[in-house]
Amino acid sequence: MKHLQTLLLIEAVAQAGSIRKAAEDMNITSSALNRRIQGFEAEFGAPIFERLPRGVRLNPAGELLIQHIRAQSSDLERVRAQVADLSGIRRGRVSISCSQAIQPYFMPSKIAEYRREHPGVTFSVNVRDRDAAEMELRNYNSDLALVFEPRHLAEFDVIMSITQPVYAVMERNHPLAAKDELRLRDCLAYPHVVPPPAIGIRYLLDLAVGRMSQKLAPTIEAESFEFMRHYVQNDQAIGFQFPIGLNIGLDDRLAFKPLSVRDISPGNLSLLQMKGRTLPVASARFANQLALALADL
Amino acid sequence: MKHLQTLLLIEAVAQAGSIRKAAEDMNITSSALNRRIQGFEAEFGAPIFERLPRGVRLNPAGELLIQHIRAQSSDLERVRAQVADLSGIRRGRVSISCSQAIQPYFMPSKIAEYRREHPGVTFSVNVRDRDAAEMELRNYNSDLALVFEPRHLAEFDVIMSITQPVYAVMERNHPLAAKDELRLRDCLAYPHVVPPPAIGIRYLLDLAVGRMSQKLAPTIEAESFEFMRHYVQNDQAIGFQFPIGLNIGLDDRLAFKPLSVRDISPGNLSLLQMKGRTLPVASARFANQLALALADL
DNA sequence: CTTTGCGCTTCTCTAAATGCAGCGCTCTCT
DNA sequence: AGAGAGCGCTGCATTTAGAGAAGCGCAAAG
Repeated sequence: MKHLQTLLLIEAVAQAGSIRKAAEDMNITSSALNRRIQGFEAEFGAPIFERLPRGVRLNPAGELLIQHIRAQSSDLERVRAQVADLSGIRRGRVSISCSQAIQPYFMPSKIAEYRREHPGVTFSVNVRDRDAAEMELRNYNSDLALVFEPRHLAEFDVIMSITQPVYAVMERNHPLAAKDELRLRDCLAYPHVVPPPAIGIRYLLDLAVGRMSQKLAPTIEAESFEFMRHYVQNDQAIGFQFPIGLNIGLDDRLAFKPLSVRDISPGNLSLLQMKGRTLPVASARFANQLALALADL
Repeated sequence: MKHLQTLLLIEAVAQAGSIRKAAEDMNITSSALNRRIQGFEAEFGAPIFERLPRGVRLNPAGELLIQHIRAQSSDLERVRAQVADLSGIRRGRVSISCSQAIQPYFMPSKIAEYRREHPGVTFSVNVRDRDAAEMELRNYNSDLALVFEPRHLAEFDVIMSITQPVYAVMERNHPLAAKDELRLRDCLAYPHVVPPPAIGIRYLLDLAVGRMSQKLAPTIEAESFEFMRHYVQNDQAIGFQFPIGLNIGLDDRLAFKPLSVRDISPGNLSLLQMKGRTLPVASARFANQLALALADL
């Protein structure tokens, strides 16, 4: 869109950290870009970049402005989607960031279900830890985020929120697999595989272990739940996961047992959007469907 | 702001109902304006105006767009105010629509109080009935609305809400002035002055009278509460007003007596803003102060 | 049946934005 | 210490996007 051109250039400069680099990215000369920025700052009434010897950086005013720019261009997208919607075409793109646990079973089935009704809608799914997911919302890179244990709830609107207990994952004939409910200390007696600290489930584990005035001594710290699933089949090890990330009852090689909520508090799974933002139709509808599905869990 | 030029022109056309008129308003030629609109429609991907023989009118897509334009330019204003704010200057303009009852005593004192701390902030106060006030919010013409009996609460964020009983207003030695609390039917036995149906207090009166399966037979229907105050001194007539619009205890010629809540439900006074909107700093602070003041009533 | 007011088009021109080359500066690396 | 690289910024020639003037066709109003 032509009228956003200058704003997009500003964003590109903020991104690139230098006018010349951004100019190259946007296929114009640095002098033209430079003067557009100066012109904008003049009519805006305040500089928005700090000039550094090696380039430029947004100053606080610029930070405020860039936020406006992102909100604004994403809102224009929303309007266009809505216009397309009222001319009968159901299309659009839903972008969502989610925790790793959501990815293998839950999200694919929900997306498939949605696309059965709205085949024109495309999706962009990113797996992010809770901090990164929130950053995506803030940047308007994602419309939605479905994450465990979000941090800065005040900055976002919570569309839906449920809790899920932590499950232990182990080989089917592991000694602990006989019990219905496990104690955390029993699990920790075996080698255990935990995700890095940025992940929600690790946060809960650290909290719980802290309360027991023990320390977590992870045999293996691994990002990938897929890795964990396979590893526990070898070493009599214990892994941890939320039930939404498990195909309970469908895996004949692994056993999934809930941990006692006395030991470890259940994880809070929240569907978030940027505070006060009006989502594009497609995203809003998908959020709605997700909220219903979560309520049924 | 240059980059909004086209958008503002579109708004002007929507306003004027014709390209030529709008062109005159904006001091350009109609041909230039015409081409800008066509250019915009082309890159937007859909027409936004219906072409009529006597001019143009927004189509549904245009309605959506104009909403975006208003939100967008008011948000840019907010950013600029915030930038000014962080360079230490407290300035800005607070625009508020309010019911008539708010205007004589409450609003002036609250504005004076606010301006004692922030002398750089200016105000724009419009008296509007509840429908018109809501329209002002929707158009982003007002940041805030303080009205009795708002209608479409779902479209707005309610910052604060209180109730106030309806008072009868009469001459000091009116027969009814002796009682502490009045019944509605007693008041209606005298000539009465009521505002037109668009006003909140009239709405409550109509409701109450409807429940009594009587009909309102207003001696005088008058917009102005000022007129009402003076009229009741002549004709042994009864007027109606909320206490926030009365200088109770300071008027030696009039008596103010509450109506029984059994007869007429108290008025709901709500401080509203457009849903999901981030207000400029000055307006947000003033809203905060108003909310506190309302809580103390 | 003329008149009026409208959106839209064509042509010409001007003012604003662009590209090019180069300046002065700071930091880095030899 | 000196050369070089990378940066923001500026003067000047050039391009281009946008503005104005005039006029066409059309439909409702008088």
